[in-house]
Amino acid sequence: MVVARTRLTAEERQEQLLRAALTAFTTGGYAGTTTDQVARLAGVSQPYVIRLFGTKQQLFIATVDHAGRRIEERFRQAAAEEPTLASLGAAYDDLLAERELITVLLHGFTASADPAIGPVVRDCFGRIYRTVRELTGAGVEETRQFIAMGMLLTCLGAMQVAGPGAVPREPWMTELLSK
Amino acid sequence: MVVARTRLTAEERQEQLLRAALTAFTTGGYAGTTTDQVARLAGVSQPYVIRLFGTKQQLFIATVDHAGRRIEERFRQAAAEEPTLASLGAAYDDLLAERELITVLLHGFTASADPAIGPVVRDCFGRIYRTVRELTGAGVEETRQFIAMGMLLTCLGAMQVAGPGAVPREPWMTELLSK
DNA sequence: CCCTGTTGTTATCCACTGATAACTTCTGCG
DNA sequence: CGCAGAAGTTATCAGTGGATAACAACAGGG
Repeated sequence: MVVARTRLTAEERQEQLLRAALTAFTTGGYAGTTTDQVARLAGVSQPYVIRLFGTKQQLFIATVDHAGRRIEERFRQAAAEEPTLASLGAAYDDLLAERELITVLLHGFTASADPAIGPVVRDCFGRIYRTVRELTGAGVEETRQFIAMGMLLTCLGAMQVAGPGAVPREPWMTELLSK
Repeated sequence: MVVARTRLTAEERQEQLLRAALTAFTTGGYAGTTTDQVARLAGVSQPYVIRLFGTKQQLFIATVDHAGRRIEERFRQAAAEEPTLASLGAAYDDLLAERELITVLLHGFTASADPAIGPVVRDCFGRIYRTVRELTGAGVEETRQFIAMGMLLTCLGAMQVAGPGAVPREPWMTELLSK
């Protein structure tokens, strides 16, 4: 994380904080991450984070929304090269390797019981689903299986079965990841 | 939750607390749930929960493990009637409707970054995968798709798109859940 | 140059939470 | 009975974490 000791506009600082929040929330989830961790990652004071986003909840919501949009964007880029599910699948593999965007979205799922967070998360997910269908022209059943496999890989990533920092593979892990 | 004001053996109380913990952790996840919430649900004092389980972490681990075993058990019951993926799928639908076992496992996924929790969660998941294969005799690819669909439904349940207490359905939700 | 608005900090608060210790109450058994 | 051990409580603490308020420092235009 860049610790540039420059003055930034509020907007620039918010963008930087969103990146820091992405990293922080990826590891600890909503409840398990402190606003101070985010602040330190960005090199600002904790109260300033609160001032710029109002509450920790709003910061999390902004982070999830941001992650959703960036995932969508990556799908669009992939579709620009080749508008197939296979192409989007490769893009998703990249996202999984980078971890943060995907993992934060997963943390959004588990925080959806919060009535302020749920709607935003559902919105993100719905947009992603629709984007996949529109970009590839795939049918409902095909798309559902695509998304389902994505959710499996997401969960495996979260439990460190796949992706960077993964645990040594046991037989069942190898089977599930064989292709 | 039963608030029987009886004295129980430590073992009985632990079982009761596991049930309470299942409910509590389902809603709030690991970091977002307090040991006091669990204690109140079971009608005992918070320090007693700690005494019986050592730490909140160990309580969560026991809860996840318990959930994993009960899920496995339900699959065995389903297979006893009919050892097919369709049969296990129906059992999974029931589990999703009941919410708790499945949701707690999902919260386990997102808490897997904790080095004490990760191994337990992976173990649960691995056992469930192997159980599905052994019970149904399904191939790797078939089983993977089965589990993948399970993860999708699990995530949809967490974000209240499916299951009890679900939000009004938007078009994309209907599509994803159509069969 | 100065002064106004914006960026950012420090100091501080209060509620909460997990954990410990010490004490109490119940129960079953000799 | 009476007492030993198990079940369970109350009191308490130390650390934390989100949020507020008041202050400081910097930039840019008149």
